[in-house]
Amino acid sequence: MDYKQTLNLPSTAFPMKANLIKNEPVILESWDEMKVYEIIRKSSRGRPQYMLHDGPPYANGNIHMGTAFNKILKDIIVKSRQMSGFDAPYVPGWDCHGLPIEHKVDSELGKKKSQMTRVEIRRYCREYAERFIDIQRKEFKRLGVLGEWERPYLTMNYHYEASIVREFGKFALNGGLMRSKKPIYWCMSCKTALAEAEVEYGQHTSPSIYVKFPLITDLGRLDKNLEGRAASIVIWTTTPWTIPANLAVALHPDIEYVAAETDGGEILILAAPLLEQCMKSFGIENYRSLSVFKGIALERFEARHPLYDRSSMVVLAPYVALDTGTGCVHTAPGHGREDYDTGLLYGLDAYSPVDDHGCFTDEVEYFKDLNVFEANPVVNKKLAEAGRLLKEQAITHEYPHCWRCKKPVIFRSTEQWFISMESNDLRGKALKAINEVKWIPSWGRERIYAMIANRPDWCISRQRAWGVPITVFFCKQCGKVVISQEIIDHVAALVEKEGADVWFSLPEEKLIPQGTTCPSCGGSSFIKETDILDVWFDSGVSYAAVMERRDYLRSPADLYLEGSDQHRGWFHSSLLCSVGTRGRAPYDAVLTHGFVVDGSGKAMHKSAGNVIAPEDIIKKYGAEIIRLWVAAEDYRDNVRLSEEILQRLTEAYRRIRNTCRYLLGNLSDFNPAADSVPFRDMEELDRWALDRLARLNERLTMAYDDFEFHLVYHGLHNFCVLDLSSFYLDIIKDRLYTSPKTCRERRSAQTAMSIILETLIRLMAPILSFTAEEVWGYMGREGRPQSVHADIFLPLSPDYIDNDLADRWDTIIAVRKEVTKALEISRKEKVIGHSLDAAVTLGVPKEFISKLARYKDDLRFIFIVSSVTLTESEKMGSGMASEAIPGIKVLVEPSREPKCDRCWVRDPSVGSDPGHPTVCGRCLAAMNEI
RNA sequence: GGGCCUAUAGCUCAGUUUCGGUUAGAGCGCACGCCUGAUAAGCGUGAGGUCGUUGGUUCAAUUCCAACUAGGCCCA
Repeated sequence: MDYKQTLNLPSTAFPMKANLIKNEPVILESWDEMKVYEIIRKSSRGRPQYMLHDGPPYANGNIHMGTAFNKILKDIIVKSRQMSGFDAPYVPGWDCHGLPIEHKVDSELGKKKSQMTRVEIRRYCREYAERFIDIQRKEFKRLGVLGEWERPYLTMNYHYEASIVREFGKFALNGGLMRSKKPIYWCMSCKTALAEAEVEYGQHTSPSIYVKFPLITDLGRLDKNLEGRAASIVIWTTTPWTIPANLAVALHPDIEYVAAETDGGEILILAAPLLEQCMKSFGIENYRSLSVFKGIALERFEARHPLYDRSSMVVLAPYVALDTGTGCVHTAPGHGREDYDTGLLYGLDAYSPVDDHGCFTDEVEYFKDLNVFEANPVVNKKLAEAGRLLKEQAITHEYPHCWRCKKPVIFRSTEQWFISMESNDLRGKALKAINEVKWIPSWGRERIYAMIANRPDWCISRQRAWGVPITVFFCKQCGKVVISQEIIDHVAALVEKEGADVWFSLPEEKLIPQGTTCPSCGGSSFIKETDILDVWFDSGVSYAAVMERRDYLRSPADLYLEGSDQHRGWFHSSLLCSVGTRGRAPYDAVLTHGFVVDGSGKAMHKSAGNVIAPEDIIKKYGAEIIRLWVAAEDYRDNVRLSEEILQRLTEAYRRIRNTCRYLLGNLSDFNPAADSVPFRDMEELDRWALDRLARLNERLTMAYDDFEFHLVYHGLHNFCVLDLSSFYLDIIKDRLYTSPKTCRERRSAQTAMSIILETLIRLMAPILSFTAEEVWGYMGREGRPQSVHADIFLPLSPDYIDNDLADRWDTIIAVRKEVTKALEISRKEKVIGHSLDAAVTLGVPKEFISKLARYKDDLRFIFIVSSVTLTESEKMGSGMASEAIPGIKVLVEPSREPKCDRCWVRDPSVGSDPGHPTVCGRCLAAMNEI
């Protein structure tokens, strides 16, 4: 007889092979059909809210592993908070304005752009952004991220743009807004400002010069011997045309400078380490070093401008280096980025007497109307005439060029709008606000704190087309800035209706409320500002445009979550916007994650050829594996990604999946409502399983609370492998398969398995969202929400946790480990094959016996052997002495009993019924009950 | 060059952080074996670590301190 037919073997249609690549789209479709996000919203209405505010990715290009990681991390948080009992809406967003898009559109339009109006260009940019929002939305949804995808927030939405205008208006009206000069890249051929990204570096030949700046301040202050002596600081520059704008000479505070006397009695000052090579290059053979001093000693000394009757201040700057020049750096704050920064520190003007065409303005003596590059030789000639030129030498070096016309560009200051860090004490308030925020990990605080503490005023002006205009007017008559609440309200209302394009399409008289007059001169015609806002301002006010404006959201948010680069980016701009207008941070907590790097910890770069695209992983492994990866990695550090890591994760995934499948298979004939065994009537081993489960549940929900998802992953995996597969499930197989279907012992195991599956599936849902949903579909419909994601983590009875029971089983498990070791030795010696071939004699110390005696009859099941004889180890002659537990001895012998054909246990009762000569007594009884 | 951070087995992570203290843990992978009633599954045993390097503090450091190296982000 084939007794296999009489067993209760697992049975389920749930496939062992996930086939994620095919199945995920099916599940995604079902989510779309059932409108799962809406179900979740409805199911949690009225619960306490949890607000994760999405930082908007830039609507450009396809998503990469970094964006995927970020979005999945957010999704895990939203889903787990949701399942922890919160109402956690998720509104994804996109950052739509800005240079990168305009840049791409520029390339696509080519020459056409120059004949197009700003409004036309903006229309192209908008279409471009829309295109990529659609692409990215599909990609994000494919990852299993649930959210309000049909109504995301876009920084180019009209009402969002209107919010930007209003928030900008707050700064304009509260005194936070300032106008001052700052150097920018300028292409005089295209007559346009260029962003850093639009500048290409290439070779360029410049007439470099060494120039003397006579000191006004007496050197006697440093060295008595030099009192009354005439001396000059020697500078070196590759841009002679910036000499007219010179306001300072920068020295390094720690470098040693030397005052050297030449035969002519002239004293030259330059960096000591460069003295010899410089003198040689000047053709000065005889010189004497008179005095040496650190740069810091000369701070704020006055020198005379080499051409004009004005002074040039000696300043200190950390970037002064000794690789070229003299160690004394010509500083024109209007014509260089570093010069400007240094100028700010010393209160120097960003003097830049050069017009849009790159020609000197009228105020520049000797050179007015000259183009700056043409002016170079003229300046040099003039310097020579003035006796200030030490040497001239053409050099070829890297120089910035315009990406469009390829001509060399210049640095030139123009009037820009700034948000002041000092007025209204924005800096101080922001620093205070930082301390009110929880930074995860905690070092995030140091990082942003230092940045805010040291940053200059925020330049919010961009000379660009694709963005939100700086909605300020100038009086045509007196040139003063005109701005008021009425004007802001008026413009914001227009933008709300027609988009920010109105600023560019409508003339001033339509943009400004009728009857507006200039408060200074009473004039009534105005000119609009044409600069647009830095895009960081756009996304920086998202708390106002989104969280405050949608009635189901609120600000401040509970959490902002982005990569660690956003300390300088979105965390930063959001903080300044919110503190400047609300007096507090827009978030209660900020979580940052590291960057995706390759298997060896190196950054992913196209040029390095180590980039892995989400799409490729989805095609090869499925999005679920990406999700598992996101959970498994500790995001506080960089997150590594490699084929090996994906392989490992796939193995782990299979293990978890198969455990679910096995549980499902063994529950096929189990109806929890009708068949469950009351907890107190359950087998002790089953209660042990629930004890382990309850501890796991507690640990993992806590890990979710603390955003420690890698602990969830490891916890789940270890539970499936160790507690379930290799121990609990292995042991209860016998009971499940051979007992009568409905007997208490079997139902007891099924009760435990049912609770385990219900718990596991919820615990895994935020991470393994597809698989949890798939299993969910196999678990009977009644009393369940349509989707696992609309459910909550299973609260388990506190009764499940039983410390005494856990202790007892710790002992059993330790002993079992020794028994399996002994079994393995016997297997190696070919004494046994299957463990059921074995008859085990277990020797334990006398005091141990009492601990195990109550399990005497269970041990053979626990060890999965045919028989166990418990005795005192002192009485045993042979057997393996345990190393781990002193006093334990295990003797493995082949069982001499016949093997039951049904349960495979070797037992003396086999053959007691002539009708079933190959079956044991236990199985006979079971079969009779069926 | 500056700021912040990271560095435990081939891979992913525990632990040591508020007491520094005997042979540093887990899973995966690998090797070998068992099973064939979870079967493109399951079980067992085993081999893998100078806890990045070098100094210092200490009776004692993977754990505290410093420097260095490698890597990351942000600045310059």
